[in-house]
Amino acid sequence: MPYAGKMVRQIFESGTISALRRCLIDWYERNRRDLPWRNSQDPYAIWVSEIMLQQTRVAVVIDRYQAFMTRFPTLVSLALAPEQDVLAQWSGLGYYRRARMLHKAAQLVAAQREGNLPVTSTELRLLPGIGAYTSAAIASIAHGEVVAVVDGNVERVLSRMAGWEVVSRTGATALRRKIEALAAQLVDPARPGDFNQALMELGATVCLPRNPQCLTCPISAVCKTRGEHKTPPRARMLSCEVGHALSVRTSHNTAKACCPSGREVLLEQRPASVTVMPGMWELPLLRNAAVPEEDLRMTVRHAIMQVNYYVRIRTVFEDDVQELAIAAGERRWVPLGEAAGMALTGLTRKVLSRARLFPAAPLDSITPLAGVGMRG
DNA sequence: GAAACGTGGCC
DNA sequence: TGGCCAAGTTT
Repeated sequence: MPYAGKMVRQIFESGTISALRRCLIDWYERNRRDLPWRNSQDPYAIWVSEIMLQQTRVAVVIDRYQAFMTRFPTLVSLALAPEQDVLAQWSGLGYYRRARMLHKAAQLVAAQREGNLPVTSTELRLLPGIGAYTSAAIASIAHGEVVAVVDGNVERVLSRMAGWEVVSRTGATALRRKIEALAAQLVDPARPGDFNQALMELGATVCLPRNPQCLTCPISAVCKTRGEHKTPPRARMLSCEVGHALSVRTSHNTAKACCPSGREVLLEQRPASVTVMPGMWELPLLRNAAVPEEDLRMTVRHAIMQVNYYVRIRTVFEDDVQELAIAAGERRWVPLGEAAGMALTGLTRKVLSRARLFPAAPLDSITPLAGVGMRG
C-alpha cells in the first residue's frame, strides 16, 4: 500500500507515527476499562466477545458475556450444545445470525481442528461469522499478528484525525478504503493488539460520535478536526401497529414430578424459513391488532431495525384460539420457569418481564402473584 | 454495493 | 416519546 504511506506522510511529519503509537498505547494503559474479556488470553473467549460486541453496546454485553462463558466455557462445549441452547443464551441481544454462525463455526473447528481456532487472520476469516474486522481483532489481540482493525470507532477516530469527510453516498466506500490503508500504516508492529484496542477504546470513550471529549484526547495535537464531523443522514423510522396474545393457563400436567402444576404460557416458534429471527419463540400474533379496551393488557413500543412497533398485548383465554393469527410455526404451552430459559425474542422477553411472569434478572424474583393480570 | 439483520439503553 | 445508536457480516 504505497499510497497509504504517502497519505500518512501528508498527515504526519516524519517520525511522529511512533510518537502517535506511544501516546495511544500509554493512554490506553492508563485508561482502559476493566472488561471481562480483557482478563483472558484465550482466543475462544476473545472470539465470543468480539462476536457479541458486534453492533452491540459494551454495557449490554458485559453480563451476557459472563453468562455465555459460564454456560459454554470452551469451544467444544459450545460445539456440543443444541442450537436452541445457544440462541437462548443470545436471547435479547439481537442479530441472532451471529449466534448461529458462532455455533456453526465452533462445530467446524471442533470437528476439523480438534477444537483449536486458526491462528492467522487469513484463516480465521474463512469461518462463518468472522469477517475482516473480527479476524483482525482476534489475531492481533490473541496472537499479536500485525494487522489493523477498522470498526466503527476506528473509522470515526481516523476520519476525524485526518480531516476526511463523507462527501457522498458513493464516497463512503472510497473513504473506508483510505481509512483501512491509514490504519494499516499506523498499527504498531510491536504491540498490534494493544494499539488496535487503544484506537477502539479512544473512539468508545473519548472520540464520541457526538460530544467528542477533545480536551482529554491523547492525540488531539495531530487531529485535523478536533470536534464533531459531518455524518450522512439516517433513514427515518417507520411505525407499525401489531398485537400479540398473552395466554397463561394453570397446568394440569402431573407427568413431571418436579413441577406437577404451575402456570404455562402459550408460545409460538418462528419458522426456520423466515428471515427475521428464525427459530426464536414469541407470543402468538393476534389476528387483529385493534384490541378492545377491556382486553388490553399493556402496550409496548419495540423498535426493530428501522421500524417502531407499537405493540398491543391482550389476554387471550385458552378457548379463544380464534383471536390468534394463523400459526406459522409450532405452538406450545410452556411452563413459565422453562420459558425464561428459552430462545425468546427480545419483545417476548420484555413483555413477560413487564407482566411479572418471570424475572427480568435472577435476583428480581419477588413478585406478588395477586398483581398479575391487573396491570395496564 | 446496497440491503438485511435486533435490541436495550440513554437523551 | 421518538431518535440514535454499538467492537460487522452476509447475501
